Amino acid sequence: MKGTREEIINIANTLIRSVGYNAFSYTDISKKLDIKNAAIHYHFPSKADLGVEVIKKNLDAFLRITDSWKELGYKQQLTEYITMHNGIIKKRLTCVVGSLSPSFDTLPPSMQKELHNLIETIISWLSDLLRKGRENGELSFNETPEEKAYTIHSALLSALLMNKVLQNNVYQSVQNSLLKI
Amino acid sequence: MKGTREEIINIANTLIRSVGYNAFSYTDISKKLDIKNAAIHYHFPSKADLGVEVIKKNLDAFLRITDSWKELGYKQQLTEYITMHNGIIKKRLTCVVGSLSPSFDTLPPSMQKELHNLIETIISWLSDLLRKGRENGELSFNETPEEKAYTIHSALLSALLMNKVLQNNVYQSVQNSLLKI
DNA sequence: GTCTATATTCCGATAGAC
DNA sequence: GTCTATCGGAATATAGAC
Repeated sequence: MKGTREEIINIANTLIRSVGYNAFSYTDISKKLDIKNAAIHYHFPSKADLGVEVIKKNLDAFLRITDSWKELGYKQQLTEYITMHNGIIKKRLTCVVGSLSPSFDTLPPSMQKELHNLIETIISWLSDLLRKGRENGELSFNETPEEKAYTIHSALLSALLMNKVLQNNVYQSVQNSLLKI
Repeated sequence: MKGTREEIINIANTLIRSVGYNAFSYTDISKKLDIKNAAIHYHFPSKADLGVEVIKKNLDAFLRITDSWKELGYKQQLTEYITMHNGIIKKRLTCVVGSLSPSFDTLPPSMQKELHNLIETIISWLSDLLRKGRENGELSFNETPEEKAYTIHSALLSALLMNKVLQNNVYQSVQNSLLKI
């Protein structure tokens, strides 16, 4: 079937962000596609290959969406970033960084490298945005741009994690707090 | 051997906070204690029983350490909270909340309940502290105490996660940012 | 309290037919 | 590109001896 490879990546993406890398199996995916686990191995010989593609997919999505914001003001871009995950709250998904980081030491080296790259890309983009926004007066904060970027990113990431457990207003609370910048 | 039960809990605590619940096995523990995996089952019939005890141990530790701060000023108590994990940075451990939350849906119900309880205890303590600190003028922030508690807790939690991956100054950066309150 | 031995289940992965 | 069949390994867990 055409597009099966993409479907596999999409399902793996959801599974990783729901239960983590160590807790899903090829059988979970093959059942959803009504094929056999051997068919998954044809597209992705090892689980590490699939894991790498899932991280790359998330990196591509981040680059694409931030690029689509580039005509907006800095403060508006920050707001877009802070609210970009609103659509997944009800599904109780986390971002891929939050789902993979706790078990980082159990990941194949190829995935570790790709995850590291994803995080640095996000922090780099956010730091630049904060620095430029403060320079032109749209944003105001006392820390260095990198410190502020780490803090905003961290708060959002684990608000998604807490939302999984508490299923209350934690994500909205953190968002309100961060938007006061 | 006397105290084996406690040793098992301590090793499991470190393992969960290093690689997560799904990625460690009874054999990992039994090897470190130079006993057989069946001996672990004598103390904890199922892995869920051990997992629950690990979470309870962390709750007890939280209650004990926050109680030891109760004579300090509110601002000082907040500083103690923000810096309480400094000792585990080099070990690249996370807190148990950060390690278990991403795979929450794969946890046994008994562990889910206990983790939920731990998080609510932390947020409740931190919210109370922030509210009282603002009332007596030691602390200053614009959000509600609960919103601020979620934000501080979230930022710290995932700074520990990012530290696992990046092994740079991310934890210190977030800490500096949070201490500006 | 710890052991040996084993039952059971599941997973990642491969070989080879179609 | 998907299938059947299977291997090898690991994990949770239990029974029963010491």
